[in-house]
Amino acid sequence: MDRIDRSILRELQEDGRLTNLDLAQRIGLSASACMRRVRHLEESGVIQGYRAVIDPEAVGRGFEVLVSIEVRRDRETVEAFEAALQDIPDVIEAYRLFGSPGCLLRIAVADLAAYERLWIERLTSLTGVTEVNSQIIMKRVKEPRGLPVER
Amino acid sequence: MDRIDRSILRELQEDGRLTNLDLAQRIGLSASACMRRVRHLEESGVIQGYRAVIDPEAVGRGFEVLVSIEVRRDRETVEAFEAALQDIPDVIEAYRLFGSPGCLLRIAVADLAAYERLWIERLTSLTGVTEVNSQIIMKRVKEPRGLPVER
DNA sequence: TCTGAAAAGGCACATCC
DNA sequence: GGATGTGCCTTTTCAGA
Repeated sequence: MDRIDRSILRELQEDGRLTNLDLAQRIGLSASACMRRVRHLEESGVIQGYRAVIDPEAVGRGFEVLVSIEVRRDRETVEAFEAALQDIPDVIEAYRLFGSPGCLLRIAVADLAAYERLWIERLTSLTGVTEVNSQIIMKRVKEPRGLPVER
Repeated sequence: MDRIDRSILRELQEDGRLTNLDLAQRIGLSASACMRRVRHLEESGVIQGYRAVIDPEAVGRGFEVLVSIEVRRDRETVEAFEAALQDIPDVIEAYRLFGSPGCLLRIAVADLAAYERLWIERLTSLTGVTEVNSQIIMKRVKEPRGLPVER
């Protein structure tokens, strides 16, 4: 993991479909050397995959909500709760936190009505949940552009 | 935007480097028809780009913090504050919310020491900020796998 | 205007140095 | 780390539904 590897990561975060040839050119390496490095980064798990980034509005997911959830803090409850989250596709991200709230979700749905349905049907009925606090997102201030990679 | 387009989006979210041929095969379309659709999705902005997903640990960003920030709520302060966020690379995501807190950040740094430095040097000194509340992430419960796309 | 088929150039990948 | 060659893929153009 040297400066060149980090350049590769920076470029592929910007454009995951760069051809190996273009990539090699940008970082000043021969195509074969470049490909060897990329392959190694992929196989070692540093590059976990490639994804298309799609417009939430276009697929009916333009309404986002942050949900703070308090769960009873014993191992079984927490594990069951976190497993249940995996089965709710509208939950885009989920974090377990120190302190309070114990958990934060980012949810993406079509509109307020869809969120109301989700809230009443699936969120409040999760076992062990003692508190649910929903905050509607007014604006995404900073788009996820991947992680900054030092030079 | 029909069922086939949504299939394309689903596949490209899973694997953004799928070759056009593979993609066409998976969704049951000829290569040229498939490519035309992909191109159209790209040009219309439905597909905003492609990114490599990289392991935060591997680039020294394994320590994540959620930061609730309260800012004075007048237009100038909010705009200056949000502009300032763009210049802090450690801020990975930022949302402006209804209610309280007015803003939530997700921050990725190397470790607690790095976060302390960021907190004292850059966060608390932002103009208009009246409250900063940091919550360390214990665990990422649900990995961002992109948006769910209906069939 | 949608799709499918064929041709040409470019690229990935493996194997060499 | 760099160079070369083969085979496959992307991409364009053209014909049909």
